[in-house]
Amino acid sequence: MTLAPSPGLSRAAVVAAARELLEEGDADDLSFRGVARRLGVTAPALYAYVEDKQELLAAVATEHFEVLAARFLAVDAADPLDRIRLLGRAYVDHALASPALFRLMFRYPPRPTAGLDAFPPATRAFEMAAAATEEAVAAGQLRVADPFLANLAMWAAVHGAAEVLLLGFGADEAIAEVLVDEVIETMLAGQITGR
Amino acid sequence: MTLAPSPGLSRAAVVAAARELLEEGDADDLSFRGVARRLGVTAPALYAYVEDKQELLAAVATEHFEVLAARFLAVDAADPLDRIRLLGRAYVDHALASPALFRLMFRYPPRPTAGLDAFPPATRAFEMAAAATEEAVAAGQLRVADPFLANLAMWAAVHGAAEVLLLGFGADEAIAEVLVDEVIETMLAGQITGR
DNA sequence: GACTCGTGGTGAACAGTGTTTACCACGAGC
DNA sequence: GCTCGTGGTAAACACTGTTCACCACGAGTC
Repeated sequence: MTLAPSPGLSRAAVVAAARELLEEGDADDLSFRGVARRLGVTAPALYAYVEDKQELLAAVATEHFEVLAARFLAVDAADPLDRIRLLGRAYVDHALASPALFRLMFRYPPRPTAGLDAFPPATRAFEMAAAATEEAVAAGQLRVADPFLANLAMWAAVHGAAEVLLLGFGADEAIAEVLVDEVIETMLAGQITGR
Repeated sequence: MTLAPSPGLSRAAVVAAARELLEEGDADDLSFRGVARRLGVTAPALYAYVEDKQELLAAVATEHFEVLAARFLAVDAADPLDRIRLLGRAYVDHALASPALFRLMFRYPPRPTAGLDAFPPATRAFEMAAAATEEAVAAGQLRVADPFLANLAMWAAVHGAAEVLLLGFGADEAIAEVLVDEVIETMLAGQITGR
């Protein structure tokens, strides 16, 4: 075996390899051995850096939650309502950018056991959205009884739009553009009225 | 070629066995051989009734779409708006009743390739919701530009609520009751305004 | 330099998977 | 009594995730 400058194999490299494979293919086709092959190494070697396949996938999912948070950070709008709109579109863009990774986020969610606090990487993005909602409420732009619930509902609606697009309706490019806006604007309009 | 009801296997029995296994466990734990075992038969025997594992799961998914349609059929409300509310809750109930089957519906969706028309079992449920929306529009209860788009957005929002609850927030029973109503009422309020 | 030793990997093996192939028991039709 | 097709089985193939025994090799110490 030619001992070329060994890749040095780190946990980050393993997670990155898994992420790359998921970006190119389906989640069902991802194999632990395949990740090892991409790294030019045999499968048992990975167990030094990763507990097992599940934990590896969970790490990829967590990483992708932070990619979402980064996307959210790039959103910049003074008006809270506009920020909500942009955050929603960023969420859907994130989903459409790599469907396999997006689905993975929720197939191996980072410990969804004990409420929102046990959801740390997800919370970062969630709280950015919550902040926009609360700001809009404070500014009198939205009239909602429970800002937390309103934000959760907004997330659910946007998440649903992303899933629907991932289901194949996104093939029609026109719908992809229009559906997320329809969902967001309708939700905002419903909250502006205060019911 | 005749449908001789032999004491042995049938396609329906195979699909039913797979469904039962999915009702009790996770989708990742379902194995083709496991389905055969439950039927007291070896795995190759199933290939007489089912193309492969994917096609079997797709059949289970299709069947579960019809369960949803049946649930929708049971909804009876004179007021279109009330019908929309009940349909939404029925959808979420359907999801929470057996999460593995609900997720399967969209993991192996019945041919999501060519728009809605190629989605026959799904369309049945979808069209029942669309009918309610159109009725509400005709009655002047909702003011929407594009009823189809509005209904799609409504589905997306309710679907998202179901997914969010399945993600673990449903553990808090209170949220399960409240979130779906929040989403539906907000969407309705947004459509009532007509923006 | 020779000797130990832990680090970071290999190869083989185990149990299980989806799927294909070859085979066979058995009941119906002539 | 003979075919013959139907409906199943057993064995095998190529995978999978995971564990175990082993070993090459660089560093540390005498």
